[in-house]
Amino acid sequence: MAEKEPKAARRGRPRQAEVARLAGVSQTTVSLVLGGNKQGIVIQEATRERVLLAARTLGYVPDPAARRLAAARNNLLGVFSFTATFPTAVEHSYYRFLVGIEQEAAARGYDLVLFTGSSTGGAGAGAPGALDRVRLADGCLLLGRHVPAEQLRRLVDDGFPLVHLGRRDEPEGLAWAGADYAAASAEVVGHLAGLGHRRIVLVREDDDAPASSDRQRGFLAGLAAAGLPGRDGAVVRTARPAADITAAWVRARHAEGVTAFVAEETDTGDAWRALRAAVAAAGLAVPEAVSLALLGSPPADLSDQPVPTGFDIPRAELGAAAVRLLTGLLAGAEQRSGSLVACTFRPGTTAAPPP
Amino acid sequence: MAEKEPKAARRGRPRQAEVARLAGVSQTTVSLVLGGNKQGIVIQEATRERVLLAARTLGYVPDPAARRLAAARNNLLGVFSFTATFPTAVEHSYYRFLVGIEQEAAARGYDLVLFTGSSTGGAGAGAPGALDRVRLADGCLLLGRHVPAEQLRRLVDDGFPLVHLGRRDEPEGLAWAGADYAAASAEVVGHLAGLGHRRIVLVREDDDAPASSDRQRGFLAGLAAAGLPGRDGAVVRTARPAADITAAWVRARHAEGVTAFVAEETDTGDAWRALRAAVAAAGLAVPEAVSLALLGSPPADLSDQPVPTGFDIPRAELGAAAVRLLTGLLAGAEQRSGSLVACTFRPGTTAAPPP
DNA sequence: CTCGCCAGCTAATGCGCATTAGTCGGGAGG
DNA sequence: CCTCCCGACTAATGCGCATTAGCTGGCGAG
Repeated sequence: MAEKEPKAARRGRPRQAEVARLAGVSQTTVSLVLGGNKQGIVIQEATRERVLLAARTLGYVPDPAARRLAAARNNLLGVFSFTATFPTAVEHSYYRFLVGIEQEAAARGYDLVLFTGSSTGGAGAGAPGALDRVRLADGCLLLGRHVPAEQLRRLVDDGFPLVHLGRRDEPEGLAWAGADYAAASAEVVGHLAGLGHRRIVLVREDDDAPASSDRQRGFLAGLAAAGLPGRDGAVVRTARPAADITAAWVRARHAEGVTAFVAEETDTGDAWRALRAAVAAAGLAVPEAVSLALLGSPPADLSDQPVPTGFDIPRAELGAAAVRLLTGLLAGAEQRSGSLVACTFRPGTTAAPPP
Repeated sequence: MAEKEPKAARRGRPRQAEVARLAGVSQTTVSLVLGGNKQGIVIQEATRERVLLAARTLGYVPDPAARRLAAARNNLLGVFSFTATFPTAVEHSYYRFLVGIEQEAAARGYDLVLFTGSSTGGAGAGAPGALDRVRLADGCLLLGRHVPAEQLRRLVDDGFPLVHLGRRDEPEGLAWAGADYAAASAEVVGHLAGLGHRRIVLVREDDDAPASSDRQRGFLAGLAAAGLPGRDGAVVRTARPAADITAAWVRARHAEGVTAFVAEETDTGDAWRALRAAVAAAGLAVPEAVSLALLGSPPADLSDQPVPTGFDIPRAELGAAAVRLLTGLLAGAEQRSGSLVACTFRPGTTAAPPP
């Protein structure tokens, strides 16, 4: 029955011209009826109905590429990640983001394009020009840290609507939606201070991402707000937590009067891991002898352990916020640099009044 | 309204025409040099160099939309699910499918469009015509059971490339990739028989999906292969497992000589849940007194329980297989009705020789 | 010295759609 | 009765690129 067409993708796909023929009108009219018709051209109701019916009959759907080329909208939001969007590890954080992204996008009538495929021929997301594919969508969400800066700047300069998940300063003018780590960190410190802790130490990894420095800033602000001095050694920075955060180190700090330790959350969770291990090795009971807190969520493999005092990043909400920001940009809103979402305090069981 | 700036996205982006002018050649030549030039047209090396230089100088980047328009394909695979693609429950089975789908799609140079049910203006995936939106992609993967049959048939009839995840007979000509439940179920029965069980009962829910009947078919085939009679009552079908599968029922079966119970896996996992509860309430030890097996994976909330004997569905592999099938169709391959992926036997700890 | 041929290009066309200039028939105004 | 305008469309154009027909100039064969 069906002849073999050369272009498989086009086989049964109706165009506006076919809808037009069926409705007995011109292609222009079809475009006017089905597209926005922002020109305010008047079309008779009966004609309108005929076109609508014909479109429905044929199952017409606009071609996103043609639409974009003609400088219109697609109702398509891109999601570009610099690693696999669906990693094998189920608990990977991207998933939670996507939950929020999808919900918010759906609510606003957008579909999602996952730019995961290497249209560049299997070279992956890192390939030069890989980022340019997103131009097919109306705008794009960016996930992950290791963004090809050059390509990104180019998109930003061209005015392509882009929103990064996570605070990001680097390409000037890039919008972002991030979690308010500073406020959340300060709150955790405030909680510890409220319990009676006077000397608190933050262990952070050797990472200069905004996420890390925001936590440190919040930590120090929290100390100040509680009237505690931000003395030397209040922040410990290490590139190799496992090696540097030892039982001996913990004992020494404890002897100095430190009664609470705080770790930052990172991709690996190494700071928290090392801190827990060291305190345990030092024979100090948690939370009786010392209190611990984690500025973020514990790694998945530690989920069966006692719940750490700290805060949770509302990933889904963050994804939704990013979508709102992006759709705002699409609607022509002013380019606000970023938007912060509050984290929620998690009481946990690793903090108690000092002995 | 006042005139709007000529689309911000286009502002400074050079086109092939500009590269051509700078290089002193025609746009065609630029396309030939920068594009694939699959026509084998010969271009002098010097000209080539000039074009390349000019392109680099201007920072030329091809417009994906134009490229796709001209090529009449979008390099886009749709994923349509009849429920939210990202349910809040992390352990939802779709996620695993997506892992495989994404990987395979990426490897083949396709991006993914998630038809999350928007497009129709928030009406959701159930809205009439919602399915039509997938025509935007080159082809589409279908997830979930409750497919609007009418719309589906139309797409199939139009020759739109579609692959359903899970065996599916209904619209003739619809391709699918499914797990081989029959073989896996037979293998589980064989395992039980091998342990010495002579009377085995299958508890299934009241569902006429192929997934259910395949399991039953495999179960019966397994019995036959082991030389066991498929007597009456070997298969119990219930719409309300919690109410029908009681301790009394289990005791009665046990008294009749039944030493092994098998449950099918469903969305809710109710059959398995009821079976476990009933056996426990009957005071029968597992696997000492009776053996249990599950034709599939346990629900996520039971993941800390003893591992059920049964089989695992290779979801990621299934997703990948579906993508392979779909890309095959796009490449013009013959429409094979379906492809089966083998499940892997899971020994578990709920089956042992009968007392 | 033609003719044919081929290497090396270019002009023209079309993809599917949005948009911008019309076109056309018929009342209102003069 | 003729003009003008207006409502309701349609023809034509272009987006940026790929592709397909040319076109041209030189050179070996006849």
